Amino acid sequence: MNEEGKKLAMALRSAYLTMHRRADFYFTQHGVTTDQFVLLHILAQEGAVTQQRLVERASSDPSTVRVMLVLLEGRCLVKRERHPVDGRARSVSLTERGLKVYQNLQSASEPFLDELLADYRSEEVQALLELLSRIPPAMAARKIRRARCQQVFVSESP
Amino acid sequence: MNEEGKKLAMALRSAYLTMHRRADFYFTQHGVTTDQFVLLHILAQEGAVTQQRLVERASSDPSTVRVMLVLLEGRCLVKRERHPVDGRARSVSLTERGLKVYQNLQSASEPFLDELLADYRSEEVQALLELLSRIPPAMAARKIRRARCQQVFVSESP
DNA sequence: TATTGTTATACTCTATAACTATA
DNA sequence: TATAGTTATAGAGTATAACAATA
Repeated sequence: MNEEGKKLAMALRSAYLTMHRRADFYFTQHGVTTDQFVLLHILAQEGAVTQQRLVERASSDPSTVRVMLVLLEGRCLVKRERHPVDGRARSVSLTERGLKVYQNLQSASEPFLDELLADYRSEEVQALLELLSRIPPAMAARKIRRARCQQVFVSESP
Repeated sequence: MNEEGKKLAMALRSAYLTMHRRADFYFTQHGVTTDQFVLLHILAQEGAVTQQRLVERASSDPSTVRVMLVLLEGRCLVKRERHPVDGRARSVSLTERGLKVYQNLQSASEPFLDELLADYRSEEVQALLELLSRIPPAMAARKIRRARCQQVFVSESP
């Protein structure tokens, strides 16, 4: 039942994981993981942002982002300062060196991006972007449901 | 440069990670992770398969699949026997209990699949499936390249 | 020689919950 | 009270490389 949904989920899984592996193949040769590159990319695009903003943009979660930022900070690619107006928040941005590293990584990402787009015409990319964009809103966590859910584990004792 | 490719990569990332989190939200309430459910699903579809086949179908890699299977075997959901004709291979299949658990998980997956499909018409799902299906072949690892690649790390000492 | 899977090991991402501090 | 981030901790998936057994 609901074969269409399963097919879509599996196709999305296959596309993403294959892409992610391929990206890692390129990026790890240059000393960063794909996920680290994503953070650098967002910071290069947006300048100084809060960690919360990074969580949203990277589709990640707070503790993952924190761990990754601490790691990148240790390599002096990123700095985390107190936010000028909201004392609770951090203002995260690229260091000078972080920017330089990011720019050097552009050339590493090109063969990857070329492969990714190789089999699409421009209109098809647009169509794919539009279709993909509907998933995050549809799946946005509405944890309220949890209250109504029972822990219906299937018994594991025979 | 190559903004289109980056947008596509980020959109695919966002769609997949959001979906995966949402799926975990449902499945972990029932005692399995999404990735474990994927293996159970493939085994339910295909019957007895080699681990290599599971690697392909799950878009994973051999050691990941092995770890996951050992875990599932420990819970008696899966059995791994010697392959009848190829002595190197394992023949992996669901146990009776594994099948029962899988069937019970169907009802757990339904609200998730409904959410996933909610914003698509049927033709749109077909179009999305077709577009997504082009990525794995385009990204299939051609490790041959590695021989020609240099480790051009960006210097990290100032 | 090539292939299937194992093993050891390490890394990364993910997630939860209790916590601090600021708003 | 609510929010931003921290911390400790745990679990899960990913990846590599050296290895054994079999083809």
